[in-house]
Amino acid sequence: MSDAFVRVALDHPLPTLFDYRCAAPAPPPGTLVAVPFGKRSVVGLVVEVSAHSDVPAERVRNVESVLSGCAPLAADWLELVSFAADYYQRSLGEVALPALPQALRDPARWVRLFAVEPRFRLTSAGRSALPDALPARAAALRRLAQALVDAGPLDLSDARALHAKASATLAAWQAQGWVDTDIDADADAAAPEALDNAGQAIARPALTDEQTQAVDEIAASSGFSPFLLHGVTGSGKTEVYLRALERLFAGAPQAQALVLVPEINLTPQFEAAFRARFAMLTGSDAIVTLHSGMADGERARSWLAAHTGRARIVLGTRLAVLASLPALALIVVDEEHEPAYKQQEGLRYSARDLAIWRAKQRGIAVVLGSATPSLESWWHAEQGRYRRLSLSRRAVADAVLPSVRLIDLEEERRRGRGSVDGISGPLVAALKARLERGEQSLVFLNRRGYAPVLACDACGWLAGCPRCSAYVVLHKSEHALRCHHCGWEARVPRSCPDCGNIDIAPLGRGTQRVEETLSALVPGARVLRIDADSTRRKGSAQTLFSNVHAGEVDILVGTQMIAKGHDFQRVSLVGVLNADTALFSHDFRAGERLFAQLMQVSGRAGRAGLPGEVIVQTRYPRHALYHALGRHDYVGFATATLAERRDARLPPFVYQALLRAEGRTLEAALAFLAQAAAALADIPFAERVTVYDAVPMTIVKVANVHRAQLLVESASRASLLATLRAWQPILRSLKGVLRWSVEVDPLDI
DNA sequence: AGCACGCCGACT
DNA sequence: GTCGGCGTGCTC
Repeated sequence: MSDAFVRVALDHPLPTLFDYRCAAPAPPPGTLVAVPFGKRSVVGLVVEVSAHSDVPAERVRNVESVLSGCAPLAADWLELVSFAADYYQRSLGEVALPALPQALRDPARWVRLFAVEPRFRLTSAGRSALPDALPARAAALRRLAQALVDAGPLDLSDARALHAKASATLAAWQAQGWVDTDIDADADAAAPEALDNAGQAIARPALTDEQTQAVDEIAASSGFSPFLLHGVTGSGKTEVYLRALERLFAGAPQAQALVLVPEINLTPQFEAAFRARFAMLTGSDAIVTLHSGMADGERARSWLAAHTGRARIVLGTRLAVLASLPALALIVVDEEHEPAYKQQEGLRYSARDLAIWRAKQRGIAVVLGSATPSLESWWHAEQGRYRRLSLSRRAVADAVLPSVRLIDLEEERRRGRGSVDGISGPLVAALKARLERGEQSLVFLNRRGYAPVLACDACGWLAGCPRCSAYVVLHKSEHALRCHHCGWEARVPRSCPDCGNIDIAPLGRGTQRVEETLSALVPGARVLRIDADSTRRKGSAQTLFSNVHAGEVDILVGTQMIAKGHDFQRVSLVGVLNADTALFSHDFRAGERLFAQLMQVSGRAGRAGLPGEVIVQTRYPRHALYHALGRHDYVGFATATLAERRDARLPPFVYQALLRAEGRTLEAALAFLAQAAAALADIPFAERVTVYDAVPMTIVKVANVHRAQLLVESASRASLLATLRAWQPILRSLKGVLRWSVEVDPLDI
């Protein structure tokens, strides 16, 4: 038996593969192996196999074990992670290994993951033919598997032997008709029908002409076909996804579909809708979900179902875009404009962009759905690179778009009708009218806590975080000041720590304060608050939302969390407080985000035949953004905003990347970035790249670390990428900061 | 990223 | 005189 070598990717920042020795024949590329690395043992991914190694023989160590319980990851998956690694400037292993469920990265769990769990039922023939000892034999097999796991260190040849023995035994029994192993199908037949938010069974609705056309076009497409499904809230985008999948499965019985949703909260209702519609898909793993809230074992099960092809529909959040899907034939990205598709730590990938890349790689259709598409996607559609499908009408009969009313806060003040705690008279009157009619209202405010800061009237002291350059938010009910950046907490002081004045007061408003104010201003109303604080406990969000659906709430106060996905049947009024801050933000995308949020929150009003009204409180009632909102005019907003972006040379007309540095001092971070910028002069591709000055980040200090960033951009994506590739080794050679990172296509600048 | 080695301040 | 701070370097 001769030796062979495998070149292995490890979850490690060095952009190199590591050579290990193994017995020939070597496990093929795509296989997971456990290898020694320094003092530890880690799981890596075989990328290449070779008969020799350039590493000195004495330094090459041996592969410890090989995962043989499932097929190796396919070549197209390796190509996907290689692309992502190159594009987002990370090592292959840093992309590939975190993309796997944690259970697969722990060799101690391999045996259990793939151990035979005999799932069978004794037939009546079996009951008479087999001796009573039979159940004991099944139990003995399980005990054997368990003993193997507990015994450690693992001997995988034994696990395979166990697997083979159990499979053979079961097959023999099945051949005799003694056992029935096909028990998954029965489980499916008993799948409960899907219920909507109000607990009513979901019917298969008739399609509008526009929906029919959209489904037909998607079904008729061949090869790489990106679609932008532009549909107002309530226009039935989900029904288009469902029908597109139906048509796919009708023509390709083994095909897999990937459906991405922006948030974990939205997976249960999508899952219910897909399970109801696709009850005919057999096997308990035919429809699986993948998101970060799942337990390790559950996620591994879903992942493996996708990897083996048993899962026909994979429904998940952004991480699902990196799932192994050997028969992938259609991708849906719902609410494609959502910032949640962008991972904001570690590998900062855009799941939407990777979804499009995967569709192109496999030559399949990808449907991007949104009422307010990202300007990037809209621009692609304008250029004819994406096929646009429009749903301009609400699918529910007699549901019309709500009217939008702007309350001019300046004028309210001039007329002496000052608002109470930021809530204007007209809004209060509208809330009272809804209460009298037994209808529900929704009040939207993008700031949680009681008040954004605590202030001293006498000396001007403002409560700040000792570890961050930010104010701490007052959480009144917990008697706490909390930093929303680092989590620091303190009890509310009785007096000003600077001057001793006891007259310290909250400044500004958060959801808690609005909840309190509304309870006072609208007597008799049952007010409920839903935000990250009130839903911290697992499952509490579902409970609170069900209270709203059950009609136990008159006024719902919340952050954007209340704007997504929920069809509130009795809501006829949406109030928006304090949206103006985004209008003059330094972030050029703030307006786009605000518009999308307001359109989305507006869509909550009047969904079931009730005339809906949206009231926006603003000091700038003549701002173009609000006018476009009033006309429900996404196209006008997008056209105008794209023209501004073009003039200002901003995305999507340029491509950007950020170099971020974190140092013990701001000076250290800035000095690092200055050196990095200077090094660009020696990179030939950098001629077509613009480098901006290094600047401190808006919140300079977070948890005692000082942060600064450097923006680089280019009209040529290829030049930018080539520059980043050449920059990487130079950056690694620079010293003086705690951490640095490159982000490609940043959303927040 | 971990986890070592290695060289300077506040404690027994 | 040590324990421990984080600067630097290595991992097939």
